[in-house]
Amino acid sequence: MAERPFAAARARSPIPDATVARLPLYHRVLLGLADQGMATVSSDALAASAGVSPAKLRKDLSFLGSYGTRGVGYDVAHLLGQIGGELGISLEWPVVVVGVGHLGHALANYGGFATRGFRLAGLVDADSALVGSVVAGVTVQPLAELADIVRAENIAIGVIATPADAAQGVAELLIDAGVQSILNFAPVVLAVPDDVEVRKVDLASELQILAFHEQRKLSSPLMAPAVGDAL
Amino acid sequence: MAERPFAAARARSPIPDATVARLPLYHRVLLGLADQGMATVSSDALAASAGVSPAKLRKDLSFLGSYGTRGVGYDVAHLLGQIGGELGISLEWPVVVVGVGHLGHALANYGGFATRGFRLAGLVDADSALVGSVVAGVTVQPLAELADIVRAENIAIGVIATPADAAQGVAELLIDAGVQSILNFAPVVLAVPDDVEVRKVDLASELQILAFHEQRKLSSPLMAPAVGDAL
DNA sequence: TAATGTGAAGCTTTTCACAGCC
DNA sequence: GGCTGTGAAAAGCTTCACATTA
Repeated sequence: MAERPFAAARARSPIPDATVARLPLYHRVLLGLADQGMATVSSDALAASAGVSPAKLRKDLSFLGSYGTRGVGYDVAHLLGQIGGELGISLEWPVVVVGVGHLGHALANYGGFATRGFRLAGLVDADSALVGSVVAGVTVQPLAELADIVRAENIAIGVIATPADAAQGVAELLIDAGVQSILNFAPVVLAVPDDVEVRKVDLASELQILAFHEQRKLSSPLMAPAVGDAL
Repeated sequence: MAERPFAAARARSPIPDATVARLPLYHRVLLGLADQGMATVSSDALAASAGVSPAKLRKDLSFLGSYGTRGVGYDVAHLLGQIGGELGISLEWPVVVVGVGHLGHALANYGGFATRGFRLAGLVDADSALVGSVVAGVTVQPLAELADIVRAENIAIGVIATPADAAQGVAELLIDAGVQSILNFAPVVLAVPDDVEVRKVDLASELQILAFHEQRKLSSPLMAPAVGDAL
């Protein structure tokens, strides 16, 4: 790897996944600094605001290019533009949310949607009692319409907020309609082709990871008594 | 590493973070297999269900102990018990959710709460119009009560589902009251002491990571034309 | 024979530390 | 003098491949 076959037109070297996962964070923090009127920022200051180490931040940014000025720091507006460009924020990505339960409602009403380059282009639910209602300014449509919506709106990203047992079927509908990126909130492992990217968010898993660490604290020899255990 | 200094009483060697993060997944998949009446399962089959490689699964489980039988596989019930034990599922962790907007509602009504070892022990909001209302069977209490609730219910895990600008203040209230584990849904970096564990879930970041990869596809030489770009 | 458990190899990510530039 | 950009070292994670055991 990293052999750079023939350096085709667009072949900037690939950005590591770990770095990509932090770009939205940097972008958000920079937005805040820009709001405060800060014109330049050092890697130390930016790293502190983002909660990462300065070395990690500099390494991450170095994969995008050399956008800093030695002895000075980074130009906030310019760096915002560069990271925004990588993230495709200049475009407006149409997104469809499938499942309009409590979570679907929350997602549809999520404020950061529009400001971060996304547009709620469709809202779909299998429950006919919900179909036709308007949520966050969008009319809920039946599941049967999903494929048409995806094609009509040129949707590239689908969000699954259904119960677990409906998620795989919805994923297949999305993929058949051409969606290649899925954000899955249902607690199931989706089976998808290799060219489809799935990211998952699982509340229960996050809580259980926290509980694991809490439990370690309880059973460690250094502390335990005071706590007294729930249940 | 793996040097085992003096093997003190409780000193099982530390489980890698990457492994811990997958234990909830394994636990959930095993629950499904147990439901189907499966008594034993091979690493290949379990790995396939969990969407990980068999080698990774075996390595992960080996950190917990040697719970498999060569030539046979793993006893589903026994393995469930072991992983559940690590995750503290036998206990019932009381959790407080701060912020009862759309997302807070969704979290409060989340079904997997009880079945995975958690109990919604408190619901708090700064908006006096919400205080007193009942959500998911729990009465919403004012922010001023937060510390008392944490202490009265012996809460170890706090969930922040407030707007971004309220999150840091809520985190400080939680920490002052003794909470050491926080799940943060607000799009801000929380500043917390070293002994407090924070996990964060950020919808916008997840979407932006997907958008990054979509954008790479668009600009790759192998494909681009057909799509035709939103906006 | 079948499938686990695990050293060792390979890869990715993070950290270090300093040369290079403003 | 100050701060970035980056090779190199260290740490962490995944995969390999096979000895081991039921």
